[in-house]
Amino acid sequence: MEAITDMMNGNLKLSSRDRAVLMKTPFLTGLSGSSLVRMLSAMSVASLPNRKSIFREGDNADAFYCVLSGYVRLYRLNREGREADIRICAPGDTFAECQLYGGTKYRYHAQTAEAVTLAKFDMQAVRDLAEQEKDVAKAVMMSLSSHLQASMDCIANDRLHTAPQRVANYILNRCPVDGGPAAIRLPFQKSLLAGQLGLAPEALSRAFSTLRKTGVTVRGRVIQVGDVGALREI
Amino acid sequence: MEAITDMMNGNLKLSSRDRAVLMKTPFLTGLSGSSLVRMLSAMSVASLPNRKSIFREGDNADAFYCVLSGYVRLYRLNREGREADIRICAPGDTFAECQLYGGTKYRYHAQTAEAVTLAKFDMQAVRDLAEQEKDVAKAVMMSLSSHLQASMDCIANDRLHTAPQRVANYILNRCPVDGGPAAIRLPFQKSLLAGQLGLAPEALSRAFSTLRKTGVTVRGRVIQVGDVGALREI
DNA sequence: CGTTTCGTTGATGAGGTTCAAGACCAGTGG
DNA sequence: CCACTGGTCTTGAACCTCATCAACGAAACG
Repeated sequence: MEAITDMMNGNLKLSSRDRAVLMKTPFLTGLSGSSLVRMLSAMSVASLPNRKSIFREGDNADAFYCVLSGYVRLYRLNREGREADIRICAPGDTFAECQLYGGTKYRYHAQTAEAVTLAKFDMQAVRDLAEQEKDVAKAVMMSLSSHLQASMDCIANDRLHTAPQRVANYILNRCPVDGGPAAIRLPFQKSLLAGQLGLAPEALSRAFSTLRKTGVTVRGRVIQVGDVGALREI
Repeated sequence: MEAITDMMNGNLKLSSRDRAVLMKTPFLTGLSGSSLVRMLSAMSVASLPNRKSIFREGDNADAFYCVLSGYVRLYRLNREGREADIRICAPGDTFAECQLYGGTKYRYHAQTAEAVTLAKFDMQAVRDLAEQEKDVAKAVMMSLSSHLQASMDCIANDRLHTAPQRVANYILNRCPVDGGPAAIRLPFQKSLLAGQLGLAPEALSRAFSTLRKTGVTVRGRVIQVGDVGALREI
């Protein structure tokens, strides 16, 4: 434990906030001390400004990442250059770890959607580590499982629900679960939320205004819900 | 090796065709002899008729499956009962293995889309095995990785491409890669393909007729492509 | 050979995208 | 204190794609 905090204070120069996020990652909780140390020594930390590319589709996949602060967009382009978001990664999220056992090239672009700090893990080092340490392999499996389930949710959501329904789902997923009134604050720009839900920004805006008659009011990033139960009926 | 074939001929009563498929599964290739034996002993084989439910959303996830012959649909329902396919599983595909480390309940329905034979793996047994045997853990990671990548492809595909483009993609993905003429045979009904691509059957039909002017002709399950290169320009 | 399922085609409408214009807001500098 | 600016968000209008419904033709199947 001494070694771990030394490491993080020393060559990795983590802020205490970033360190807390890092240790709460599903990826690192549940690791034994020795695995954790080896994991951290395969890691480096970087800070990036907004709108900065992290990697591009087709690049050699030699690292995967964990978001410590800010948000990251994973997306792909079509021939005409239109982009579609595949996933929005929040603090604590890991991305591109599917490349550990899934091919040598990234299959999509990754770009910061805010000022971001990232933990970068050397792919080959973690691959080796996962072969040796069962708890690392387990962490990988848990991460992959949850991402796979989230992706399947996303496919079903896209195919089953209209824009207002997707927005309602999003709100309900981060609301206290009871039936009364509630309020949440968006953690990022609406245009980013639109992308996450597979919508154009205009469509998100219209979805919000459709939800007004269900008791949803939006001002800036604050969303107020009159009755969570009513929203669930959408 | 003796033990393995004995096992498969004996209590598992596998046809030689099914056995070949089973052994070529990404899930089982690469396993050591002892892991393979233990894996097979956590497995049973079942045959099901068309349109039969394998499990339902919300059921206790106590097994995952490998398709040996036929096709399986994974789908989810919305409130009004409309169904959306999440994945179509072909012979050799594994499904629901994301439940090994991803929650105790199935998150979607699984149903046969033809007469099907399945290998059924006891979830807890494989979970235990994955904790002990590195090659099993690796097989799980590889399977999860490839499914995650396929799911992300699907999301991007849905969000970026129109119906004719999705169909063109589908055709190109199972065509010889050069530029000349080619022909493929659909392995299943068109309505199933429509679901896989996130389309209504009518939309698939119209997409095919749109592609006629690009040199694609469809008769029954046979699709002929005049020029693969031209199709790639869609 | 009838019955049933599957696939195609047409007509219509809902839901989203796109483009263009304007509202709002915070920050900047006169 | 106000005008200007750049970015974000909203609103309107036109268009497009696809789902839906209904009808029909074509296979598949007993």
